[in-house]
Amino acid sequence: MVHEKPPCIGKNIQRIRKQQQITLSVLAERSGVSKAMLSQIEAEKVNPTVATVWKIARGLEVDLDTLIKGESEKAKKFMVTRAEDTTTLETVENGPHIKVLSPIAMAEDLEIYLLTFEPGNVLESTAHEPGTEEYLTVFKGEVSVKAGAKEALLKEGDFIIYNCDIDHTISNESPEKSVVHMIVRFPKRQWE
Amino acid sequence: MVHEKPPCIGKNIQRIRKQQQITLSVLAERSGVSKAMLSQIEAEKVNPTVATVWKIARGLEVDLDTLIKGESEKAKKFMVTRAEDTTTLETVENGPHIKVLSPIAMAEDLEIYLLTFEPGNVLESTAHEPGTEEYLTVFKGEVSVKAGAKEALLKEGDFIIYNCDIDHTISNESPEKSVVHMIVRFPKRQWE
DNA sequence: AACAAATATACATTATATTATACACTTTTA
DNA sequence: TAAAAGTGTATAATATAATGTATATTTGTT
Repeated sequence: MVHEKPPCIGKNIQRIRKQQQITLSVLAERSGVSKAMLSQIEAEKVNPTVATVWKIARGLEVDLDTLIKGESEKAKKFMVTRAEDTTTLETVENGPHIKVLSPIAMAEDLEIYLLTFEPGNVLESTAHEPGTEEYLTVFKGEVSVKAGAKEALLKEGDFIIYNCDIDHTISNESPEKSVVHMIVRFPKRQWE
Repeated sequence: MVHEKPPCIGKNIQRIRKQQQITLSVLAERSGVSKAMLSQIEAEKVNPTVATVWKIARGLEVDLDTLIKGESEKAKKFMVTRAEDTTTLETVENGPHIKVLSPIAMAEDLEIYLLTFEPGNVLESTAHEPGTEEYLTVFKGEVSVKAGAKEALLKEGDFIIYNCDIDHTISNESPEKSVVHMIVRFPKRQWE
């Protein structure tokens, strides 16, 4: 998401520094950034370079994007999606029955599905963008999972994580129906 | 995670700009940062301020931390956790049977569980840190979910999202066993 | 209340980011 | 082939970041 305003780094730094109960002098020593500069930054009087902010993040022992992004005040969520309201995806012939559990607005980097494979059903997927992962839970039956050159047979209660930025396939080669919970985790959006 | 080196913003900017097939002049126009500056940044010859990088992120229509963090070269994951190897958590008396599906190393902000509630079982939780969310899929039976003042009865196939940085409870008030898939999503780690 | 210590901010100076312009190189057009 | 256009880089001038030091403010001690 492209923000309308530059990040309030100074405020974020000050909040975290106070939470950690350290002074400007201590942070200056830990970070290698002068006390005067830290004061100016916290007061939003200067626009620091990225390297300077990186040094401060190191001194505070937080990730750089923690300083860049502040706490966002969000309304508490409580959203139910009823079974009969979930979106069903039609896949190719001989594909599984797919229900989309996660609403679009849930999280931009997570999608959650419920897949029902009749015997012989196959779900073939091409490579997604680099860094994408899938997490599968087998609720019922068994499925075979292939990603790249690797393959595994999963039974009820098994769990798997794999990168799906390579071609990958899920199939039910057993004589019984199988039900799989699938989470697709994308890396943060990089460009349109 | 605290990095050992400052981020290679210039390289990230250049990669994304080339992926979008735009020139330095075009990016200069879109971002409000001079063409010469962009050239120096991409060549890692200068250390830009955060505001300048923010302008470039806007011009590229990407999130700021996309520029700050590059693509991480990771080995492809393919990790199976067998049903019999999943960790079982003992909860309080009359609590559900909890299996931890996600290995610790999976993702620092996601935990995945399989919960089995016998009739009458209750899982009470206190508030987690701000921004934490839970996503539940009811695989079998039905459960009642309460978060703060809100409550819902979920049946098989239903899905729910809620903030769990408030007290919340999941209970099986039906005469049948119920099975729930639960994902806990934490906000990014901010400090120790 | 007075003083000392700790902490934060102000300011002059130095270092470097940022821009406008010129130049170099590559690609396209006539 | 030569010229024009497009693209990226170099450079000097200007603006601002960053520091060392001094000063102001706040907190703690007597």
